[in-house]
Amino acid sequence: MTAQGESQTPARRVTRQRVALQTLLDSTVEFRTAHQLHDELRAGGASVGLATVYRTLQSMAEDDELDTLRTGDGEVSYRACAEQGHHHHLVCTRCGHTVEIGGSTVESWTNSIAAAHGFHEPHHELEVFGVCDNCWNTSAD
Amino acid sequence: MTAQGESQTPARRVTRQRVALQTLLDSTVEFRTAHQLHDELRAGGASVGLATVYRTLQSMAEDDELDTLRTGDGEVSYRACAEQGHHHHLVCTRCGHTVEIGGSTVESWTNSIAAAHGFHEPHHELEVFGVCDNCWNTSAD
DNA sequence: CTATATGCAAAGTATTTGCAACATT
DNA sequence: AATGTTGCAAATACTTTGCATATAG
Repeated sequence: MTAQGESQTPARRVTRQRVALQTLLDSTVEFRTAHQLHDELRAGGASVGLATVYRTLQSMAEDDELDTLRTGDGEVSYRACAEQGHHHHLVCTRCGHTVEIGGSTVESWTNSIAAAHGFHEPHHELEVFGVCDNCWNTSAD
Repeated sequence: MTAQGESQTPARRVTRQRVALQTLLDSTVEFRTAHQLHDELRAGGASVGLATVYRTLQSMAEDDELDTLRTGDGEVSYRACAEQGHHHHLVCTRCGHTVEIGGSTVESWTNSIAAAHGFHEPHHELEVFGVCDNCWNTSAD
């Protein structure tokens, strides 16, 4: 066996499309849907099949290499993880600008709420939305 | 003009299907997807078109007569509102049992976080998941 | 060479919409 | 009678899957 240690991942072939997607994600700050990423890849010349984009994003997300976020429309958005561990997002509903936030406040609050109701293994999903200052000034409400 | 006051709602006809749906919702404690409700209506003899179920649920939700919740699968679930105002849910991932929770803690926390980052008109989505005590005891992890 | 990855198109879900028939008001 | 409502089917939108082909290892 190779000197790889305990990684049991069967195989992870470094294909052109995987590299292209990884590179794109690394250079992207905001969340992007599979479709958006697919379009951007195409625009960048490195066309990748839509199905491949979906499959790759999924596997990356499973390996915690990506953050996922479900939009209000029910679409899933992905972004390269910038922060380790559990955290949430503050998303601008106009431009999509995102700030990662992580607060022990909510963590402990949800944990105690769950405990108070006899719930075990609590976890939660939280996203905060709003209009960032820039967009706010651009077009006053 | 009628003596209706300021309600600008054009008209809200009391149809058989609306009543059926309302009744079903009133007697349902947990969240249900449009499909589930549609099936239950059919099972109960009061068949209602799926499109109508969707349309009616949507309008009820818009009028804050229903709570909505997006499942991990991207499906939308509805439930008759038991509590007024903004609140969240504690959902059992095994049986679906739900507890409504409302915490000023999170509200103020998200508001200050948003403000700290220059975000305006903040709002948020939060759901807490876990295994309720009953399910927990039924099949120890 | 062999197993995994890709691409395309077809299949699946969940939800919306067009439109003629219909029922509440 | 007039307008909101319903049902059905077709249309959308997002995502998944089957399968033959290409390719990393």
